Amino acid sequence: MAAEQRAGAPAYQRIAATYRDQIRSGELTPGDRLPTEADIAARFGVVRQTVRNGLGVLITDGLIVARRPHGYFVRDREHMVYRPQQKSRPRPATPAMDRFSQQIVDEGRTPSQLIQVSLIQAGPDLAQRLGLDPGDAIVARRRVRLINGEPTNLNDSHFPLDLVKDSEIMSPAYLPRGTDQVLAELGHPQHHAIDEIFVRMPNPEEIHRLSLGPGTPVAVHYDTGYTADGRPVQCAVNVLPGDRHKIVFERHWPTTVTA
Amino acid sequence: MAAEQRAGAPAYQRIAATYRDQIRSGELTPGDRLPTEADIAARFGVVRQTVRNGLGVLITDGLIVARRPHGYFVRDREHMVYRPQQKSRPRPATPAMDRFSQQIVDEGRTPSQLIQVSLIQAGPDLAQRLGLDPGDAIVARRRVRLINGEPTNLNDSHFPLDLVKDSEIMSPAYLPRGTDQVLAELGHPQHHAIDEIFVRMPNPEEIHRLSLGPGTPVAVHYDTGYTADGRPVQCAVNVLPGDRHKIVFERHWPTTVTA
DNA sequence: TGGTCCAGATGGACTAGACAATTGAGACTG
DNA sequence: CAGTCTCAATTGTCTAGTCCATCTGGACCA
Repeated sequence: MAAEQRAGAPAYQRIAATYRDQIRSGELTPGDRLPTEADIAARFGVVRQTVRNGLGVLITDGLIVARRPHGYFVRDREHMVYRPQQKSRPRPATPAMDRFSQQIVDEGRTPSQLIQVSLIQAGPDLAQRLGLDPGDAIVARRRVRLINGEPTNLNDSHFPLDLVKDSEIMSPAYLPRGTDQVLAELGHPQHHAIDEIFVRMPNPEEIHRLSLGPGTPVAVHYDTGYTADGRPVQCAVNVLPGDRHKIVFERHWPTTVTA
Repeated sequence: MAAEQRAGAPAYQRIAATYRDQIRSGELTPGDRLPTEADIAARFGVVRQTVRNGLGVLITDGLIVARRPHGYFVRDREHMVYRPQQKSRPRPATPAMDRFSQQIVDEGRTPSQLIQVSLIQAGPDLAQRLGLDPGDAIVARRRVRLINGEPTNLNDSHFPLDLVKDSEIMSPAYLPRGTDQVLAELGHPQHHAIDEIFVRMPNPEEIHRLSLGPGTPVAVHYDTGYTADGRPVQCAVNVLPGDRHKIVFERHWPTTVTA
């Protein structure tokens, strides 16, 4: 790992490799502080700017964070489990909370959310998934979900306007039984869904809404729900910061595989 | 988007915001060239280094690439579809290719792969998933899959040594019927699997094996297969560059959701 | 014609140094 | 004792400039 970096590699890459190795070997563990820029500069015989370039690599790789004026620290990461499959499980008779909230409480943490409902024009991505034309009016129900007060993921649900007009989906209140259920009550029960997951760096809006630091990629999960006759009735866009989630699902073999 | 950046933001952020907006608005499209560093420096009244900081943001965000000595170019991205679910579908009677290869050919492209089999000691992540102790010997069957000669994803399958010793899994040859099938023939048919997907920045080894550029996050898909009695028999680690894949699966509601 | 070589354009790495911004800890004050 | 102020340490931003690495295209030559 460090070997390929040693020879004629630029100084900033050698610096990055040095501390990357220390982190991966466990010599530096999450929460540990790295030497100051000045110390590293002296140790490698370079100027501060070169050190900053090297540490910048580790920052964009998500391995460390800079906390002015305290120094650089090895980043910690704990993954909360995200289960796209469980969305479709029927819940107990009197659900007081949606699936997400229930899971958080089970883990002994405090969930909350900020909801904002607005009427927007569909962009190309949503229009295509909802079977509309770009520019058509849709209802966006945007949520930031927080755990212990910290933003954890985004869940923006989108509905064709004519399906949910004047329904409680358009109120920015928490719907304990979930929008799937409300949609079913409105006569649009969902029958199947297509999940698409993209991996990319977040855009500035996502960075802002989720308070993301540099070096944090996101998984973007498009969950498009269809009625039995194949009509799309909702498209949820979930944005999951990579440092806070792992996505889990299970598969069962349809028939026994025999030789 | 640009608004919040304008006022007192640092120059390098204003530069980044300027070209980010041009890309998102379609004013600059994939393949287009940005002005040279010197041009941008003159336009914003800053020195070249400040321009480099600004463009560096866009590079780590995966929006542009630098091609010396040609300039900066807006990055292109096309996603190939990755379907973790289809792995479990039984294939036609005489499969000449595995699922991955079949899909590529269907799309009119040329698949190939580099296979390397080795005996390694399980790290903590694999040991836990395979129900072994860290350091236990396992067989690693590492593949780099290429499309039209370009590395596209990594598929490293791992097996407990005692299960596959002396079997054809240990030969670094292409197994058209897939390792699942071979494992079944060895008396270990898989019954279900757990999929875990992590999102993070790649490490140097992954960057090297996949020829990744900066600003490309990866999805890491752990696919752990179990026999009917719940014993793990294989753990595959798939590394998918975010700029080349989208992950797709479908869900069906178990029962009709009624109000 | 066809190959070789070289100059110029452009990004990559680095030095040297200045000043600003942030924030915890410790000193101070009422 | 509780609140407030100040300061030092540290990272953040930017300037000004040097030299290097890489590739294209045109000039030149066999």
